[in-house]
Amino acid sequence: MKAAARIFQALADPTRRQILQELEGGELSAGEIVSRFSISAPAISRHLSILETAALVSQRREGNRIYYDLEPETLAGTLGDFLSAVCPTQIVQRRQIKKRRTS
Amino acid sequence: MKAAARIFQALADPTRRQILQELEGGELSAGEIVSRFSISAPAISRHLSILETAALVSQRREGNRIYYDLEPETLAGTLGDFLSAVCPTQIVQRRQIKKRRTS
DNA sequence: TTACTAATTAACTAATGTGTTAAATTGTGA
DNA sequence: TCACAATTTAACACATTAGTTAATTAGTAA
Repeated sequence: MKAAARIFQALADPTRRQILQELEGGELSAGEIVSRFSISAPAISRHLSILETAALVSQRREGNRIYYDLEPETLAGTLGDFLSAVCPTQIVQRRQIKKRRTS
Repeated sequence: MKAAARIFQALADPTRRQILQELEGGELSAGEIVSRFSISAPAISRHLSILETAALVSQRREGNRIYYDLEPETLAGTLGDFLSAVCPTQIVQRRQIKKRRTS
């Protein structure tokens, strides 16, 4: 499946869109994400797997926990490309922000 | 269902995304759209109905034909809002283009 | 009215998606 | 090793989706 197709399909589910919004504040473990929703851990796990396959989030294991982090460039890139293709008159301009130095 | 949910769900299907791209060049009748795909007219008709319910396209009847036109503001508005909510660091700026006078 | 064209709606099938509970995996620490 | 915690995978049920063909609606024109 094409990358854009995976991404749009991932964005079709409201729970997955909400997960992305929760991650806007920074990375969260799978369990922390589960605690913010009222569905089971396996259901969330599958949503996370779909988001990861679409490269909308990335995974990092730390001991027992698996932390998920947003990949904002995937989202902004795909939506921006689609907007450019479908409504080039409504120009979408993406401003790249300097990465904050970590540590 | 919420407007954004309808829109993201509409965008999940590759045929519907392609229809939006075909409409980028200007309005088309249902039949003209059908001729650009290899699926049946009823299938296209249903896709158009979903796009219209999501306000991504508008309908106009002219005699026998029904013409469909893109509603670019719905698309740009929804995707822009979502990007702002999920990756506010990647600022998305929408530049409104003056409408061309018709006739 | 009748015939014709454009398009939609109806009825159905096959595939996909999303949730559940139970079982398996992976890592930590006594 | 054993027990425990965090998470994923497996197996299943149910709802939704997207396609098909057949039937219906709506408009044009003889």
